[in-house]
Amino acid sequence: MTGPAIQEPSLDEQIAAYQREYGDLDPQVEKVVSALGRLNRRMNVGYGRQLATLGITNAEWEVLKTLVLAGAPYRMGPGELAKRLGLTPAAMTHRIDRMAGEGLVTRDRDESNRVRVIVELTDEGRTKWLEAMRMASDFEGDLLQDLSADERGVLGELLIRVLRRVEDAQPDAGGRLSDLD
Amino acid sequence: MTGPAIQEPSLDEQIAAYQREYGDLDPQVEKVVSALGRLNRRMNVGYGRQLATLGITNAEWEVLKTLVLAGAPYRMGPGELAKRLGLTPAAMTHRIDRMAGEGLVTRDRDESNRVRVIVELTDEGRTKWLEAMRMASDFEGDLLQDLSADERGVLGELLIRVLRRVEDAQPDAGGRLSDLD
DNA sequence: CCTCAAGACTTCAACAGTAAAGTTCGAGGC
DNA sequence: GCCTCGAACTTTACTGTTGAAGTCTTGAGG
Repeated sequence: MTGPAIQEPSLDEQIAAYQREYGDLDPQVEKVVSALGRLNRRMNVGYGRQLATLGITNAEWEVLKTLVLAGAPYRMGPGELAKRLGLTPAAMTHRIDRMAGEGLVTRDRDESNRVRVIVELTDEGRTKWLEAMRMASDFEGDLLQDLSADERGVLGELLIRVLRRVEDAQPDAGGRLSDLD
Repeated sequence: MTGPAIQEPSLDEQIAAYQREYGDLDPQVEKVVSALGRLNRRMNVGYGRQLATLGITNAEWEVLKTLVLAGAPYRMGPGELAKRLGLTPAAMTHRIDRMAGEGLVTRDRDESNRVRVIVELTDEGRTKWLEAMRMASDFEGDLLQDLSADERGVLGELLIRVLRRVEDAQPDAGGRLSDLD
């Protein structure tokens, strides 16, 4: 699970190199974009490590989160889950297989409409979610430790403004997670 | 390449749902973290779409960028490339196979030390990189359109401060990209 | 009823990635 | 000068995902 170290130049070196190779670059924009990318990567590494101590993967956590967000009784069809996570239904089938095998969810046909399937969080799944949530909160709080409350607020607002712009341009967010690496 | 639409609740709805299910949540922290995650996802979707018009994938673009950043004559061994991209050498072998087949890079044994392999950007590869770079710059500039120069600066600085904190905690960034979805 | 189109998964084949074993070459001991 | 060790890939087996084809159920017409 844990892998080889990633070695990359410092952010400043990287931006300097881009300017050397591509004169038109706006360093201010590049700074924001590169920092965003790296930060996200590091965060995901952090989540992955913590989740591993609970014996679950990032992928499984995504499913747990989605089911919990739906609210009690924490049920959803595979198709709906796939849409929210940006996966194909085929991938969802396999992921649910695994998670059902691990006891995190159950998978049953809907008796009132036997075409549908209902995935439901088990107590164990909910417990895992809660443990993961606590870890994630601690990690996230720690992440923003160096920022004052005001700065956190500003950061959040700026990010949301940028986010709104992309979401308007990409109303559907077509494409899957795998396009994202 | 383009896939199913991703459907997720609005950020505010999502945060409200988390607070309902997990009382201890700090909404300010969650706002920053969720916005970061979503923004990164949307950006990668955006890159993926633009790159697709050039006939290259996000994965291939990463390799092109890394070779260009190395500077002329744009050469690097597969092992070094793997380290910078956070992939296993095995994955790099395969990726280079494809890219060599498409004419984006060449792969040759180093005649002075025949254990080593040299991957070198072709002219076509460099051209693709340049085209991709132009598209990326446009996209990134557009992304930050709604922010003033001052705001962009603030955003960059705040992100870098957070990034520094994670990088100190994770000096090596152990783990690979695939932990990241 | 009967059929049959549409919807909701599931199955299948191919592909990209990881981990671990295998290969090849270069450098030191003896 | 051989032998072994280590470094740098490559190969192999397996996992997870995609896209396309297949299965099963429901519901609307005839």
